[in-house]
Amino acid sequence: MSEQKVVHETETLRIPLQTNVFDKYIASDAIFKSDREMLRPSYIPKVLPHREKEIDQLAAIVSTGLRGDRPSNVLIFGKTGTGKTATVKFIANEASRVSTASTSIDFIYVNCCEVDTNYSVLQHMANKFITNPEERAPYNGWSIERVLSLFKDMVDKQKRLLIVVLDELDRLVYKTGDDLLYSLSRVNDDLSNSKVSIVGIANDLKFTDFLDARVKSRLGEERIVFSPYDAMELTDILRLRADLVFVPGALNDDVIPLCAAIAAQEHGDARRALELLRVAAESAERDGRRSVETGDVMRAKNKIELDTVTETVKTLPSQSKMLLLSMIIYSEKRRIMTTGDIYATYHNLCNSIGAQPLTQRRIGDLISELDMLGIVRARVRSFGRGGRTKEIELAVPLNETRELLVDDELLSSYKNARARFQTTLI
DNA sequence: AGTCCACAGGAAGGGCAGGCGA
DNA sequence: TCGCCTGCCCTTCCTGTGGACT
Repeated sequence: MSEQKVVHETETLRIPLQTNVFDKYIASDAIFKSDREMLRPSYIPKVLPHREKEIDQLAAIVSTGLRGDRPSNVLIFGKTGTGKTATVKFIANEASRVSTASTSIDFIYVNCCEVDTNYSVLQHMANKFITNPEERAPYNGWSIERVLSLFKDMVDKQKRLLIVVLDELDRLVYKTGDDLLYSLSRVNDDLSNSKVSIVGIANDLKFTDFLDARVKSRLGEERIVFSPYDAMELTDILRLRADLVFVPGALNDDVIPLCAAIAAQEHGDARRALELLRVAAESAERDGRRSVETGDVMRAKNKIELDTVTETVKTLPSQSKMLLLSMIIYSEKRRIMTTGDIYATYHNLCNSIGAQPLTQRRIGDLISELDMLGIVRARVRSFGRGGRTKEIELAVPLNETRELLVDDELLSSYKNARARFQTTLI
């Protein structure tokens, strides 16, 4: 009987001719006509619209190097996605095009978000010139002076002009102080054959307040400020990029203005605008449609926001995850909480799952870190005799974040302890 | 004007990990 | 193996703070 049924089902199943699950995605070229990598921030276009003035300023400074002199050190300021890095990389490309054997400039690019200690920045820079693995500076174990000395030796051997680009420099200064900048600003004193200039890129204009006066004057010989793009400028940037990447007619007329408007509201971030456009187009492509609509942009906006939260929360250290879970638990009682409220809840949570709690001092720092990451909004407030504390509010979707945390291996025991814990909370 | 509260946040230092050279 | 290096996470101790209360 069962055998007959199997035969019957097999006969009624209409097996498609398609031979591979990827076929329909690979075959589809209704939207993208070329490499979608052109919509990523890492792509440096041949033209940078609305940055002509800044390009000209930087070119004038760098051109000194092409005449054999050391260019001035430069500090570049501007918010995320205002084209700072793209402009510097664009200038580096242009400089290499016009370089000759006698007048060439080497650029070393260091992202101080990825390479975020004084030691690792120097190690990264020194190793750029070393091909033999045995001669390279190790990831740690050497004194900073030794790595600096290796860097100077290697640079001097090159007998050329070097421009060190330190991207996200403000983060490095906030984290480790200005010792590295002090050393780098004096590096030319010890070089006889080569010259070094520094280009610092920062989001925060105020970071120079944290610099020693000598470092500040040496480093900030020239300053360039990148203002945020407005919606019209973002529209131009997107149109230019869209012409390269999309099939004509693949974008609804309102798509680019909408992406530009959303990004303009968020401090004129061109990266954000490009990401919105790319994610919206990929969403339409996955649905098998031939055009991108405004609905795709709104879906892309929500997806990017949720993805960002998910990625940030997933990569938090375990104690920060417990702290965040404590905030979520407490916020079921009250939306706005204080450091004291959260610490009491966190302490109970630790006890209920058998974890060792940190001190309140440390938790204060972790709350500040969550604030920096945009997971919570915190502000210091005084309640008079009620004391001075931080008022904290969650800035992430509650339910989604709770699910992420409870699914975490480290907090899985919370599921079992939850009932027990909630009675102690009351 | 002085007191009080509930922290904020700086400074110093301990402990540990990972790596190197002697 | 030992001493030294850096980086990281954390604690302890301390002073500072703003506004309500006395």
